[in-house]
Amino acid sequence: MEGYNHKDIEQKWQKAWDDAKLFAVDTKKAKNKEYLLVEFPYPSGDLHIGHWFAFAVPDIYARYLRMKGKSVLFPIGFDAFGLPAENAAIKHGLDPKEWTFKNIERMREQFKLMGNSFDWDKEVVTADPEYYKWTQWIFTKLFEEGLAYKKEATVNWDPVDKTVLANEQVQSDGTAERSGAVVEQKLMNQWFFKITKYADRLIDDLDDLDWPDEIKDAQKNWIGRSNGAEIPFTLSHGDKNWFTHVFTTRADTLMGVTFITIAPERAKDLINDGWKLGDDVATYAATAMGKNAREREVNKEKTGIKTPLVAIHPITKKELPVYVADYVLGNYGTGVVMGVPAHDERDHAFAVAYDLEIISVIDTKKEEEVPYSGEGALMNSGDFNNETTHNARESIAKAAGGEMKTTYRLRDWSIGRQRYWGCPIPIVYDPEGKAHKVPEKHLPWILPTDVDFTPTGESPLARSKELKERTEKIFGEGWTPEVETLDTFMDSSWYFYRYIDPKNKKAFADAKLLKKWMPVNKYSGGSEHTTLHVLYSRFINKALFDMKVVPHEEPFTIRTNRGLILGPDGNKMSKREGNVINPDDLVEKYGADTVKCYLAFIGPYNEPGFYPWNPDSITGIRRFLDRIYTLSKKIGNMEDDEVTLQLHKTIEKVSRDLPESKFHTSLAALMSLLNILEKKDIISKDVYETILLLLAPFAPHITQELWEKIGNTGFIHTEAWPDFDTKVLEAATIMLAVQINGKSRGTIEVSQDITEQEALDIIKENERISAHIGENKIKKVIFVPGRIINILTT
RNA sequence: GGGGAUGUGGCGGAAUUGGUAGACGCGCUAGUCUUAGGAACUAGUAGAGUAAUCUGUGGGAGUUCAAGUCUCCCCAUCCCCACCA
Repeated sequence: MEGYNHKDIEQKWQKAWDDAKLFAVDTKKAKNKEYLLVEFPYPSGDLHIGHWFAFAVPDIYARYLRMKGKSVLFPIGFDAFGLPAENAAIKHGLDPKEWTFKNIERMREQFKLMGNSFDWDKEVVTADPEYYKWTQWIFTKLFEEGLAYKKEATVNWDPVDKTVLANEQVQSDGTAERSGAVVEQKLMNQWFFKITKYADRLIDDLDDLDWPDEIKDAQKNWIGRSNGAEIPFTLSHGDKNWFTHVFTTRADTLMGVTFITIAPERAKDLINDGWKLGDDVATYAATAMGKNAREREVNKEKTGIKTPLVAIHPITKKELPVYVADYVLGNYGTGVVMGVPAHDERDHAFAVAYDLEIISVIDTKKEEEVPYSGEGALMNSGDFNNETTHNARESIAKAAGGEMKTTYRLRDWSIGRQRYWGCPIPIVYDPEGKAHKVPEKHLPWILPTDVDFTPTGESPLARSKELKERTEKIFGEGWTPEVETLDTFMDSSWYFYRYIDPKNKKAFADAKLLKKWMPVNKYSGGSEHTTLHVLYSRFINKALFDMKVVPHEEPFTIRTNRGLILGPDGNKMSKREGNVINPDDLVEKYGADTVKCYLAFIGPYNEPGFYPWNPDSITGIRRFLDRIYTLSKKIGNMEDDEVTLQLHKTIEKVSRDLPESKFHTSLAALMSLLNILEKKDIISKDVYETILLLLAPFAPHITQELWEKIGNTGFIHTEAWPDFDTKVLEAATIMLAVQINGKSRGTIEVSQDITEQEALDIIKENERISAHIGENKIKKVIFVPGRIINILTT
């Protein structure tokens, strides 16, 4: 069979669509809005197959919605600040700006070869001063609200990239998500966003969102809400007393407390306050605090050291020993933990290691393994004996003078970075060192260029003479600029607003347009951003909502995570492994339509999964498009009831599956239809046009070409999506499945409204099926109209 | 340890949501055409059996006229979190 020349066709129509501005949407006038969003790419250099999977496949839905009469905003932009640019610049002696914008230029060209229906007029680039002006503006709003603040804190330090990282950017093995370096802990004065203030709403508002449960659960677990009690304990040494609390979810086991452990950070605080805890304790605390996550691995033997402190039990008033131990975290709860070795695994391990008393306070009625952390009736608990653990939780906490309290795993978002290629934090310090925002009229607060950005651990902006002079000139002598840049996740946590109104000079987006276009209808992205970008965006959105800057409380109506394309060997694609599939080669060989359809055909798009690249399968898709092309030769005058029925079934199927992102079954339905049409000698032009319309979102170039070839003018992509005729579908006969005693014994072709008796009569006539009934009597018949008839015999 | 998901032919995956399991594509087998084909087309393709038929959705129970789908218990794989008190 002859194929078609994809190169000529694709070039021709990409230009024609571009010239006609076919996909530009007038956000002000548009009605029937639909906002489709895909996480914008980092301008790393070349488009890879993952970009194709991310952008080419959702384009199917965008084109479909347009044919359904929607005004579709389907934008593209670049998340252009960040370390790769800076590192590449250092390596090659370039300017990160140059490197970045050259890459953007290259990726734009490659995106155009994709033939996507992007509205390029809406493009945003986060490194553009016209964009980051508003990143800074949003920062100042949060600063005014007290949601951006600076504090001395232990932070994650990446010794390779020489910068601070957010908790979300550190992996569970203690290495940095980006550089792979083992992250260190460092005490620094740092900027934070108070995302913890929104912890409850970030969890509770998930209930109203139509998101996949696995995404909601991941966010809930990340925030990690935990209900418990804070119970007062007094820790004393000599004439000094420290009135503190422990956080526990099991206040009911309070009478089983035999020791107290405090975090190394708390020990250090006490020493700093002049407590004499001894050199051993000081040394232990200092060592423990320098350890990173990998060194403090789970299930390792518990370590700690006894302090001269004494704690007083709030109920029994008994004296308890106090230990410093690195299994107690300084930044969760109060950093002080009550040790209940009989009913907590960690406390038990610690008690065994240091030979501490173990008192059981839950009567489990049978020999249970110690420690027992389940529920039961209390014992050895004085007045509370025989109460259930569950009921006693609050009463014991109250009796001890404590109160119920909720804590979270989520920490405030550390946002300062000691690197160059980022959005400058728009803060200046007066001569007393007090922070002030840079007023709006001085925004954008431009990133200086007179900077040597070789990382030293000190922010490169500190070396900018221009920034220093600019600050003094505007604010006065003795004023100094903030020299850190913002985490790039801040740049990307609001870009979806800017797409709506990217050229607005007066606001980050016009309020009316925000009201009209937000929230995003469908947001597709990678699962790695569930607890990063998506969570941050929800936080920023809620903060702005509270300030009445944005009109909706949630930014994304639907969020889906897509899968990942792996190399042919089943491993993640990487240059090092040599298993990278280059989309340019595929487009050259098979054409953009084929690559797009193949990626759509690979599996359900709205579910995350792993797809090893199969180099053979793509030929099946190319064959399919070639066959569609060849089919045009069969156009003639022909009425065919079978074809009409199959056509309407296909319209119905594709119209149902496509909006659910089931692109693979939509294509399968079109292939089935083609299989039927190919068996015919002649097919009508109507039928052929309809199949082109149905295929247009999937294979935009070839359908457009064929649309013209068979005598139509204009763009197929502005035609209306075909409707199916329910009358045709209802009039069709069906194959009714027949079961005898629950076993399938064949089918009978009948009309859809057949009655049970009519069906039985036909079955009696059918020797092959009725043979299974034989001489037996019919005891019962289950008849499900249109589906099945099941005959039960004696 | 906690949370989430997944398990269907040689492979990617379908299954009207409880109603003929394996649609569609790849691969494979045979054939046609061809000097040749790793091109194209035709037919076949879950397993066993010449066949009627039987067996089959990770394993085991259960509910039901009917279970890939619902319930319970296991097993395996993957992802996220993890000394969070």
